[in-house]
Amino acid sequence: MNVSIQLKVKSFIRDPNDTDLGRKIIENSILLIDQLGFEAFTFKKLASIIDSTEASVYRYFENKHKLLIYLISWYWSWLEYRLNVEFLKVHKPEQKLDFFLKVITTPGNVDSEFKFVNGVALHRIVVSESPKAFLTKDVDADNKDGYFRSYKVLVHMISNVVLEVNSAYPYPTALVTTIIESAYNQQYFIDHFKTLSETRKKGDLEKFLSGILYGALNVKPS
Amino acid sequence: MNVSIQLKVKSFIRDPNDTDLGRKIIENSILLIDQLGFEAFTFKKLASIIDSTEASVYRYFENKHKLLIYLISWYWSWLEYRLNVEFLKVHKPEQKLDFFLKVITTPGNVDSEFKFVNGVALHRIVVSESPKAFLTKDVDADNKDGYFRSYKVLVHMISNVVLEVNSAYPYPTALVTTIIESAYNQQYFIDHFKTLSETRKKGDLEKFLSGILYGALNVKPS
DNA sequence: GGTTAAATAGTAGTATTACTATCATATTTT
DNA sequence: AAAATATGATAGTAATACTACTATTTAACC
Repeated sequence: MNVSIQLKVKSFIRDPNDTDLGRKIIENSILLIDQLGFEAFTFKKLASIIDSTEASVYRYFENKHKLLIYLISWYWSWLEYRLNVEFLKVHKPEQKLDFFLKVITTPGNVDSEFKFVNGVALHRIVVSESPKAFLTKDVDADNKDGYFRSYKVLVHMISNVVLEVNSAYPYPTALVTTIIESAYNQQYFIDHFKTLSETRKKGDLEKFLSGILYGALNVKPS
Repeated sequence: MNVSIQLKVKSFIRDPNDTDLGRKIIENSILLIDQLGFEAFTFKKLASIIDSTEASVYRYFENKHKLLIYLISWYWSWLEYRLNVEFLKVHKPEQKLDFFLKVITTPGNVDSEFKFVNGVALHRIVVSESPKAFLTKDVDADNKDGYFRSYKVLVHMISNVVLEVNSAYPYPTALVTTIIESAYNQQYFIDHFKTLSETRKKGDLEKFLSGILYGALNVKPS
């Protein structure tokens, strides 16, 4: 398989896909952000790992926030890609939604090694860091520049499936964003606040989210 | 009224409630974080506003993250206080949950001026910054130190009300955290991502969350 | 095949941030 | 009046988040 995820919106200065250094930046920034957390992550530390320099990294990304936006966007596009592949195989909207729930609650798959991207580490970054991509004072400017398009495309895609299940439901995108944000948030709570989530056992989180989704839509789960 | 919110867990070095400078730090840090966002907020900027020095602020809080934890904790304790007052007046659990939904979706109340705390600004901080209080590499150490107790107390209090409505529901705290996080997240989306939430009109967000809550519990809303 | 232009890598420097340490002074407590 | 405490003033440091400039490699053209 040699499909590549091409992001339509450029939060980069120079496309990291095009060069060796660019790919090393992506590959190792995922590992390093996962290790250190976004706050302690710096371009200098990254550069020393990939035997390059701070200035070289800056030629690809204006700052580490733009890099985070790139990584998170890549994740949502990758998710959308996997859903699209699956959606060709199944037809009932309920089956599609179940697969969607499965994908967002699973830390990583066998097929998650996508070229130079460590999907498991990237999933953890989404769990721990993704709200930081939009919880900034630059959010409106970033939004205007289209930096959250991957997420929006994904949300609208699932919203349409939600409407196939219940076309009268008035809040489809609010429901989908709630499900997505809750999925990742609960994964964080399971790891760090034992008393704040009962979805500890395998499959529980999926069941919990399924109950919310079909409960809100007022239909029985498939 | 002269009730004061006393936080049981000290994320401070010296209690800001005790002194004039301490209260000025709280009052103005709320206004300044609201204005600048947490990233651009610094103790130096704060000190210059309150005609003090960086070193003096550092005598109250070890760093700005501990200050954020203090402010957010104060907010949850304030919320818990208001809910407790109301819960004495009503008796049906559904009424309690409805009041809970109302409080978390309302940006500020008439009674929200609580001494030197601007409740409206603090509400905005919770919307925009609260996940940053726990999405750090220090989360486990901070949790061990009890820094998230106010939030946990609130969640467990509401979870118990949820169980009054449906004692067989298996995920009460997961449901309550999902409702809370979604409430604040949707408020952010309404302001910044118009296409990602349909809950634009007054009361819509409450209705949306009510649908999720009672839908998951599989009972009709009151 | 050699000259020139463009792309990329590497070096060095700056302003700001996030602190820490020290000392002086004002205020409060005993 | 002495002692303890709170605040202020000043200075200094290591790290961060960049920017500007120089060196080298690669590509493009005649």
